[in-house]
Amino acid sequence: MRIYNTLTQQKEAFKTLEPGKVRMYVCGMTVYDYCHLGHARVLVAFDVVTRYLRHRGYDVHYVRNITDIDDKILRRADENGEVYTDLTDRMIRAMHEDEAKLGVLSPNEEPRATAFIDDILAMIQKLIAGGHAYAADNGDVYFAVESFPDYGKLSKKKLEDLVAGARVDVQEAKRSPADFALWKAAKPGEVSWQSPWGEGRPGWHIECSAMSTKCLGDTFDIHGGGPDLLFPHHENEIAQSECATGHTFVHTWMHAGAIRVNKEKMSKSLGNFFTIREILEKYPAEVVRYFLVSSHYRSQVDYSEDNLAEAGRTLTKLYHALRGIVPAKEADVAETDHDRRFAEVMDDDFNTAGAIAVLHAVANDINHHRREGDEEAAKRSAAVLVRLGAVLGLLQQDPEAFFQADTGSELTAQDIEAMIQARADARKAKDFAEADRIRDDLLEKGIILDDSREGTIWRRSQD
RNA sequence: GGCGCGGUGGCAGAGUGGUUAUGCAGCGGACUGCAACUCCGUGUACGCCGGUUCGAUUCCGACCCGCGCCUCCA
Repeated sequence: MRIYNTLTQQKEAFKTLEPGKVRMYVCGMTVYDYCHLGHARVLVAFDVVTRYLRHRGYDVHYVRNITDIDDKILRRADENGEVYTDLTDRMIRAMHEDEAKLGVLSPNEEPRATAFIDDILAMIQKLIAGGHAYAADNGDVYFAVESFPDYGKLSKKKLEDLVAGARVDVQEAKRSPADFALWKAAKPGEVSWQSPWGEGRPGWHIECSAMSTKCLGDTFDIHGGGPDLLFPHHENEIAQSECATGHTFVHTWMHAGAIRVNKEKMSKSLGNFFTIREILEKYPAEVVRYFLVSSHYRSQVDYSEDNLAEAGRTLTKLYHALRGIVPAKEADVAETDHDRRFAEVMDDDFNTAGAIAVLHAVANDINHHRREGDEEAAKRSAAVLVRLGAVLGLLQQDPEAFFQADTGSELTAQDIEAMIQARADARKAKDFAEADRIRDDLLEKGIILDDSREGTIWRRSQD
């Protein structure tokens, strides 16, 4: 299979360091607020990567960190008047809830920065000993960017340009404007840890270097993250890690695309920032996931009401194919052309859009078989649809649960069943005016009826 | 200014040197008491200008437009 590597800017044949094993690290959240759609994109993108690699037979060890000490966390905790650990505990819980709803599998390890202070200190000391970092007079420790000739290899930036164009206010303690903090001296009253350079706390970049190499070794296969982490975060991680260990840090760098909202960049200043929980109040979680997966993970994606509504209609169609069918037992269904086609497109840098086209082809097969009355064939195709859906984290619900999930409407399932019965009676009496009145009444309340030979079934509108 | 990405049919969104993406929406038909679901059929594409080629949406160059990063940010 081939994966686009940000480092080389091209798709490369994927080769693991150790046969059959993939070691992957993804930069996770800084837990000072609820996760937003951009986080969801990264979460889902690498969830699909993990699921597909496992589907492909790889033993994937997935590590995603939590940054639980940081300026923003301390500031927010201060604003709230709470202990910072209360804030981070709460946000981590919320994050896990959001993830679960979106069908994101838990990573194998979820290291928290505050649990790795010793490793961080050890790495900083190594860097100082190697001449790659220095303790400044103010108690901070900085990485000396000029000590790493490869600096800029990921983001394709030249050090001269960075230094010349540095917008950062001149930090007198730094030897060069491009240098960045590995350790920050504590301000009075701030939470801090002991270090050889006095009380302080780790800089953001070093946390990821320390946690990733501790969990996965000096060199590992895949490192992923959001598009805006490419520089400086990931660039700095490479510098720190390679200077500290003397080895290549990562083979394949993967970056997800950005989220936009109604053609504008999603940002707090524009007021178009959506948290996952806000969105889940309006749309079923699986619809949000479908929306995210329906375009390539590297492309920029535009969040809008229209796009989500369309995702809902399309997912509805796929679930319709599965409705009223008990899929054949997975083990009884051999690999099909659809499975092969699915693997072919996913092998090409996780082309989920192409994979979804395969899902539609399978759904089409199911519908055909049902029309022709071939229940067994339909059941086998349904099994294929469910197993391929699983690789994308889709179509794993009972169709009825998907169609009838209570979205907080005024009608309960019982109310609806009663009205359907009343309509059935009216139809039997050929009172179609009354039957249609009931159906229209339900439609107004977001309930759609489907008549079939076996009777009438209902679903809640996805729009 | 530096680095990078992209412009595909009404919309969303893959892909390809010559042959169907796929989905949503639309239109016609079958099914239905009428619908819904489903099936069949159907239209509209590859920013602009050059070049390479027997042939380019697909490769090369210029141009126009949009976007991201360069500062904490997924």
